[in-house]
Amino acid sequence: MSDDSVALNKRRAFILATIVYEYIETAEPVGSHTLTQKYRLGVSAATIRNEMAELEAAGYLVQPHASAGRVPSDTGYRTYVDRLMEPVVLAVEDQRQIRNEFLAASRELGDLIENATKTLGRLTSSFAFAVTPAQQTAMFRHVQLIWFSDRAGLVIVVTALGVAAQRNFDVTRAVTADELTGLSNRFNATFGGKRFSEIQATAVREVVASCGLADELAEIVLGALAASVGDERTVVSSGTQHFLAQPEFHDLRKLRSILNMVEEQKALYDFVAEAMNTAGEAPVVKIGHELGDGDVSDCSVLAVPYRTSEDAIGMLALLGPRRMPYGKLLAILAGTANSLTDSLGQR
Amino acid sequence: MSDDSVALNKRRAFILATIVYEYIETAEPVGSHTLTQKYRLGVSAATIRNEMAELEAAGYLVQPHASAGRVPSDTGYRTYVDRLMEPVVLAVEDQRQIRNEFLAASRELGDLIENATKTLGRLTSSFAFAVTPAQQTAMFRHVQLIWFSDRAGLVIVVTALGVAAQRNFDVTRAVTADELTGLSNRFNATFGGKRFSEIQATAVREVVASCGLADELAEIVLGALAASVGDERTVVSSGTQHFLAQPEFHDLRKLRSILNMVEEQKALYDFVAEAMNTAGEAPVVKIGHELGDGDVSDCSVLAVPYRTSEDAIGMLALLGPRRMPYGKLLAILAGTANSLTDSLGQR
DNA sequence: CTTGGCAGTCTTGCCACTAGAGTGCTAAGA
DNA sequence: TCTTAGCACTCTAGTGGCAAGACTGCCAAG
Repeated sequence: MSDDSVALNKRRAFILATIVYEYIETAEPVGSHTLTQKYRLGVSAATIRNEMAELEAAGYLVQPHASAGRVPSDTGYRTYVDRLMEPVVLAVEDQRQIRNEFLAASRELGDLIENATKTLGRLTSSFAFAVTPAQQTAMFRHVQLIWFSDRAGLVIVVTALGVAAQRNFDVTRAVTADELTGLSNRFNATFGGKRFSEIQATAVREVVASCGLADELAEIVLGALAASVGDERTVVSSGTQHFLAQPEFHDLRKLRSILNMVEEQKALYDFVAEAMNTAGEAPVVKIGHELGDGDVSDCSVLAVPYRTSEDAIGMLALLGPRRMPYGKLLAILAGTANSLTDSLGQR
Repeated sequence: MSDDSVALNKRRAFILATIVYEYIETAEPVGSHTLTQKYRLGVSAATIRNEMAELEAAGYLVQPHASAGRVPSDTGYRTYVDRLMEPVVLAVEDQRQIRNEFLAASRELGDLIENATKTLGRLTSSFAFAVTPAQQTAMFRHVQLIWFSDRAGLVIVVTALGVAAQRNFDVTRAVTADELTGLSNRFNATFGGKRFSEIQATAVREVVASCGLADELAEIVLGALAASVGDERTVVSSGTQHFLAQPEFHDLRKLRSILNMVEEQKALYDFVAEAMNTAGEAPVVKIGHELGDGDVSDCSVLAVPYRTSEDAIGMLALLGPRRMPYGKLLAILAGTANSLTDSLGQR
């Protein structure tokens, strides 16, 4: 760590990159001998050994046990991703294939996101997930109170993204269908096109009062509005079975812990939450312990943002073993997110 | 199979039941010796051996290999479930615990079903899933056309179960917000409270025409109505990680095939689809090869129907290893489905 | 019909052993 | 000063043999 930039001279960097590359391919610790055999390094195995010892001392590599080859550490992967890896450019053919996946699909937000997640999982043979965009920045479009009976109904709040909230309600004072329709129309005339943040609770109560209706209806509508802007992001995921193909998850205890995390969804959301708020267009890469301690530290997460036509931001992401083909996956991920953004923009 | 009822005399039935019971508990093939030691059978191990040989010949038991104990066959489990097992009655305490799970929850259909599935998964330590009720039998409640721009909008169809369909639309002839609102009101006045089957396409077109609007709007509404009654059942599931705890799924190939099936959802739906249509209140039990060939034949499915306030039927189900505690799981499953039906009725 | 005894079979765990992969160190050469 | 060949050493993974244990099936006696 001390003389970092000095320690990582050109040759060491190349050796490190080759080790990471080879380990990603084979999942086996990489030894000096195999390295000289499979790659043109121009030096002997003994030299590689010396360099490997240096790289290990500097924290880029670790040795699972004394007579084994080397494996990249978190730092090793991080250096590889940030500085050594050459970016993969998606072939035109692959690009087109991704776009085709979006053609036949429905135009609904939820369907598009689910479709993107499935496509991504399939193309990468990895576990893929998406965090849906928050409604916060969206424009209020429409509220509709629907009459079911004298004392019960349904309230729906719509944003440009679609139905943002629906909830059944009861009232203590009887209402008619016409009263609810009238109230809905008044709301929409008053608040249509405003941002949620611009809708005052007092204004909502006034509208209800001016229609001669009980205040409880105002509370119902306010509740539904609050639910719409509430952080109602959901997580969509696909491809759990891909974990099983990875040797690092053949340990059942680990696998269980990962599956549990995936099912809870909260952890997945947390991985990308920070990135979503500070997000530029840059992909997010979290490697090993950067995700937390415990069994997740064998994993990495790649994530890129996508945008709706109203600039609401969601994240499309991959979760896999730390030993993942970062370049290729980042390319496919970015390609899919672009196509998703395009599809969402065209709606 | 020939002298079935003769072959399964009282003692043999008891021995079979005990073997099934013991195997469900231990997951180890049951031998004559362990059987006499752990249970009061009143006869010696040698006698048990003779009876076991008969039971195997009659197809109730199988032997994994020559020097191993016996394991129940599909027929063995089937006989156990249908004729030998004593039904488990849920303790009042457990009943109350299940009910409590539903108290704090939201009253929305989707939330209730998801909550029931999670609760069921947790209580049984098994994989649980639910098939949502179809809208077909539901009453049409409301249709709303929402104006986004001159040429674009959103149409929403509502049934008593909530929002049944929403889709964005474009129109070639410009419309105003008022026109869409007016049309919505006309639709609701005309069709409100009818069943979907009673709504004629020609009537929809007439309403649109009588408002002086383009026929394309009629097609849009008809499309949304069709989507609402379409067999839009979905499958909600919970507890994938419980598979990993079962020794029968420690084989990764098998596990993968099961996880894959679970993610596809279609297979889960198929397991209970038939039962859903012919359904009485009776629980459905499918054992091993009754589910199909391949890796599912190591599994069993338990399913019971639940009902909404409008008598739409969904299924609540468990999928686990064939070696599952049928009595206990059936009791918890039935209890949860009852609570779910109650909660849905009270909405 | 039941039962104890016995021979036979198959699995499982253990141990020792070997082959192989890989390392670090040293000393010689460039 | 850097590189390299050689060597001794370490650790793992795989193999074969062996003994223990768990069952069964069969037989003959009760």
